[in-house]
Amino acid sequence: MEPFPPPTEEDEEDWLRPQPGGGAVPPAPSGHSKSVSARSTACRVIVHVDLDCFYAQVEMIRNPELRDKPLGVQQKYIVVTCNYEARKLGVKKLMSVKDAKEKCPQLILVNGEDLTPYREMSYKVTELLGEFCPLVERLGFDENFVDITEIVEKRLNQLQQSGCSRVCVSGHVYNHQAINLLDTTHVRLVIGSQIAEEFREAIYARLGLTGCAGVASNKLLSKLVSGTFKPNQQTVLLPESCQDLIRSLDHIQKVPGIGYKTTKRLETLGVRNVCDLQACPSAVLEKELGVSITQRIQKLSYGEDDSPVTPSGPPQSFSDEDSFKKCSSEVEVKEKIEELLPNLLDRIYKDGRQPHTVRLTIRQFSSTDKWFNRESRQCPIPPHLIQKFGKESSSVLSPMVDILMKLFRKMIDVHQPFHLTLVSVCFSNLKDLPSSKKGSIGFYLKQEVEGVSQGEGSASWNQNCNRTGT
DNA sequence: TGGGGTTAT
DNA sequence: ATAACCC
Repeated sequence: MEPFPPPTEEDEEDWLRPQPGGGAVPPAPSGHSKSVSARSTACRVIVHVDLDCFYAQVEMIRNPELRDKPLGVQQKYIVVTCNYEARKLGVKKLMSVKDAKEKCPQLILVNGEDLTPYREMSYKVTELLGEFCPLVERLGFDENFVDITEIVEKRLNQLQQSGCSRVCVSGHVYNHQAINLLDTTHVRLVIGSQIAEEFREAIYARLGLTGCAGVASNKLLSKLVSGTFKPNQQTVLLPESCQDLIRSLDHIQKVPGIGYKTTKRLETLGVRNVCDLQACPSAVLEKELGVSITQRIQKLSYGEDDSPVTPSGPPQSFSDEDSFKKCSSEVEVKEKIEELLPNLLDRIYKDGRQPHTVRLTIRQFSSTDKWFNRESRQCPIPPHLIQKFGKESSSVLSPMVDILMKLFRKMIDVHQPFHLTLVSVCFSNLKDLPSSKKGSIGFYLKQEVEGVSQGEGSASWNQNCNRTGT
């Protein structure tokens, strides 16, 4: 057996050969980080990391006694998620508490309406991934995409230089497809699987969380493949199995990016599964959905997705909401707002940025179509109030309640009867503190440590700059 | 169904 | 401001 693959037509497949110049270890090529763009055939390598039943895991860490018992996390009368002990006994995500208790009388429930512990742990995961690589995009609290193309290229170069001809896959290969080490795309994805394993090991070692990972050449496929082996496992997709994966989806709504509304409209056209969507003439789709959506979803139906992994950075908004059976007077609304605000103001204070917009959202009762009748009103926050966000005062509280009540009266005629089932407050349009007067002493200390190259708060959000304990 | 988030129009 | 999408 030859130690190195034979030459082939494509020079991309020469990667395993020793570099000209023999066994001496050459210095890293000066442009090594640019080698990706230099090679047109190099594929992106994307990892999708998906934590197992995230809220339940966080609760089990908070209270280890729950570890080996069936556990559900409850919000209002819904079990929003549960651990695998509970799943074995028939409990499903988003099951009503009533059904869950019927299925599983021993089920232990913890209230998960306050998302603070989950949010905190969620950002720890994103920050941990950010230590490996700057391109980390959050999706909800429990999923992250990481574009590891550059890391893969570096390791590929290292392998070339060491003359190593073998790489081993970590975890599953979708469809049990055979790996061809002469195919540089295969090799890149295999290296990606090793990095994904390192991600999961780090998340477990440092945070005690388990999860799945999917490795593929784009976000869509990495997400689809990450769910193929389910708790605490990982899977890599090789390009030849792409069609099998995407066609294994029985309904188009399983395609991320095709949601409820689009699915309904596609059903109108008789398009029910991925194959239908692939086969449907573009002109037919365009008439129903427009050209933009058509082009995007038809590419998705082939497993194509060129959307970049966009670093999420710090949150774009902070919101807090509460749902309830009934709220029908102005004073009740005010009470709800006063309940929501302190928590929100505290989160904003800890973030350190100042919001410039505030929004009030309500949901009015309606027996049919229970959850899409939300309305909102937003307005700029008056400059004198914005200033006060920088300091720890609660002097913002009552003026802010007044603003929110004005927004409320823009939506609801308080002289007519009304029936709300949800109130939500959202602060957005967050801006960094003006550089002229960045108050706290902690800020200056951190500035010195971070040096000059960080800019202001955009790249340094994950490096310790939250003012939790000043 | 909850209690969050994002981007596009 | 809403509508769509994601979890």
